[in-house]
Amino acid sequence: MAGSTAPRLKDVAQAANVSMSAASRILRGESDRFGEETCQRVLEAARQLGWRRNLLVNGMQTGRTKMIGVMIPPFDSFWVDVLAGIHLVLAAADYLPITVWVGDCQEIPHFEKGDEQGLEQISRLLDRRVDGLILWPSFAVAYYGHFRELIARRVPVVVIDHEFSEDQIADSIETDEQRSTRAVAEHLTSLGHENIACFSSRETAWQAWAVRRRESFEKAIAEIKGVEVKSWRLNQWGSNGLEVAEEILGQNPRPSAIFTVTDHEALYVYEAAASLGIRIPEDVSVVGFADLDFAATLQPPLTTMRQRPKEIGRRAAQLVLDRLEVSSQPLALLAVDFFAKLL
Amino acid sequence: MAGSTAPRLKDVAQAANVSMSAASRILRGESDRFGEETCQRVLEAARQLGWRRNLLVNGMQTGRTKMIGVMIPPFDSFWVDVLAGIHLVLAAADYLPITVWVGDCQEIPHFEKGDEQGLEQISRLLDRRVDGLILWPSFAVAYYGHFRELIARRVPVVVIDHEFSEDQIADSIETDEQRSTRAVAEHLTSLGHENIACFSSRETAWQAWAVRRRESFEKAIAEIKGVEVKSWRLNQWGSNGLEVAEEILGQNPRPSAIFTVTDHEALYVYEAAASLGIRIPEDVSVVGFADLDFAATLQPPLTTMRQRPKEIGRRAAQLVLDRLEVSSQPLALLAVDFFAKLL
DNA sequence: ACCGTTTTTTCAAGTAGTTGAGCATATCAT
DNA sequence: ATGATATGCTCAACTACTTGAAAAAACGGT
Repeated sequence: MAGSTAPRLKDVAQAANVSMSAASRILRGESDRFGEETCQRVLEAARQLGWRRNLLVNGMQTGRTKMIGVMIPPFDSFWVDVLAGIHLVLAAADYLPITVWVGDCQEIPHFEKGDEQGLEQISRLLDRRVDGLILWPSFAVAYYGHFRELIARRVPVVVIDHEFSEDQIADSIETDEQRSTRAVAEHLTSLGHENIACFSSRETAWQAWAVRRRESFEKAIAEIKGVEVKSWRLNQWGSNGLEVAEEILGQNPRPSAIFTVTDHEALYVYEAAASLGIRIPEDVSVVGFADLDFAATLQPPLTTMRQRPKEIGRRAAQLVLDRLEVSSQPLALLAVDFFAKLL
Repeated sequence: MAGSTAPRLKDVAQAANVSMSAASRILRGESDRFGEETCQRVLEAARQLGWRRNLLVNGMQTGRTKMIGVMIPPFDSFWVDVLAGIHLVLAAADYLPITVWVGDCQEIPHFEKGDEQGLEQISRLLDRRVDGLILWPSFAVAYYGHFRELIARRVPVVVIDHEFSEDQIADSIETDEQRSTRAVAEHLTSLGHENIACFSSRETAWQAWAVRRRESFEKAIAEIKGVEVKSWRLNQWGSNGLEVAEEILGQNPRPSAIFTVTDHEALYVYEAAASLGIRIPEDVSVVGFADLDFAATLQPPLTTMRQRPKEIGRRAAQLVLDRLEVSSQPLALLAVDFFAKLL
């Protein structure tokens, strides 16, 4: 029926026999300035032709595209949930998130080489003139330069789980490591554990949270029990998980409890324990962190720190939107605490 | 340093002391038509000002936004993988997927009420003039009307896992149910099973695949062994999984093998079996379908039909891009077979 | 019939670029 | 010196729409 292009406002105006300006105004809701009958004619014509607003043009004119860029690592269920929260809030405000993945989509727990690839991705977002950006700390660190550009243009940037205080450049949403690791520490010590190990992730520059989480945990245990936690970590490529787990379990005396900074490391412990014939939780307690969806399907179910990722996403999105509304003023650092709850 | 808006081409042209047309041409790579020195001047000015292309304008002018809409149900790891494939291919072509979620993001296995909400979402995509659409069958059925609009505009639409043959309206990527369920059937019969149950999903209009999968499986078993498969299914809300599983396991005689049309249903069987003291796989074999990531963490690991979701995503993306290139011609139905492989 | 309002509608100048056609200037053959 | 080409660059129209300002039409009062 129709030709090959989308109907334009011009077509609608022609069909209704009014000027484009009239059509534009009526379709945007300024109908009170026009005659009843004219309005009907325009509305009807638009309906008939199947006209719809063109946000590209709107974006060009107002500088607002109603799109928010989101940069996250290849998904695990934590990020899926964060994303769900973001989608929910943005959709309600007629915004749309555009998500780019940085890192190796091939193998999930592996996103090293993102540096220039990430630059490309961030460019794709900026080329489309997103109104704001939500991102994950590693990118915040890696693409700091790009941030300056954004700040200059007053594009709000919200960083999840990272502190950027030195420079007041981005808003920040973060997990309260102190509070939540303390909760884990209290949980474990209240069960009587004294020989406790900590299994950290890779501790690269952009995984500062891992360091913070491990250190907070060590500190909490020291404060409560006065004992020292022995800590391990993954190597730079995250490839030695199983070996580390075996080493921890092979200690003499064997730790009676292990805290892993994410659920990913807990998996290694489970696997190593199974192959060594060590029972969980009878022989050793394992507490993870993050509440990934596989936590519940493990045998026995993994005790894990819930991070409420959807709530994090929601807040991040709300924060960008707020910033957009006041679209102005120096962006102050605003760290939101997340109350983490032990399962 | 900079003002509050992004640098415009006009600024670059002014700084380099050439016309906008010259600047535009040079920055788009037509530098051979200009003097060496002029090119340098323009390039340098652009770099200094931090100018970047504006795809909004490009989109307006060419009708191509380099964005592809993606409508999928709230994620489980199957869809995450599909999405990974889509991202990979699109990014390589300098395209960006814009993903909208339809359905209830609150509770994962629950996406009933999407009907008008989905309409809103699809509108958000069309308002932004996406160049193409990749979507999941339920939407294809629910928003059929919108499709006509897209087809009239020659916007390519690729439907994943759904046949749309009556109307040659969309391309289609699908799992080859016949081949894959036959593989499952052969696997089970070769193990000697004769009393086989099938546990289907909800079989609503937009879950036609569930029906196809169940029926293909029943047919395959009938053809190979000449025995009838007894089938169950979830109720309309998907809320009675555990009860169904218990009912299946409570049959007398108890089936020696259960095929579940997705891994989700398999979970219920695992849970029910655990509570009834029935061992897997000693007492009953369970075969799932989809290769969700929790399949491997179950005890014992779930035997499942691998659907290679990333490959599906890749192909879907490639298909849209191909269609865009020839941007023309009646969109023929192109069903891609996926070879499913038994783990 | 004419003036002052009010209502309804249009003009024209933006938004940020792209692009076919054309105009100078320089180079070369005659 | 003249005409033909080639080189280097610019004009102006176009994309689809928005919006402040102004014009046209309608209406009321005298």
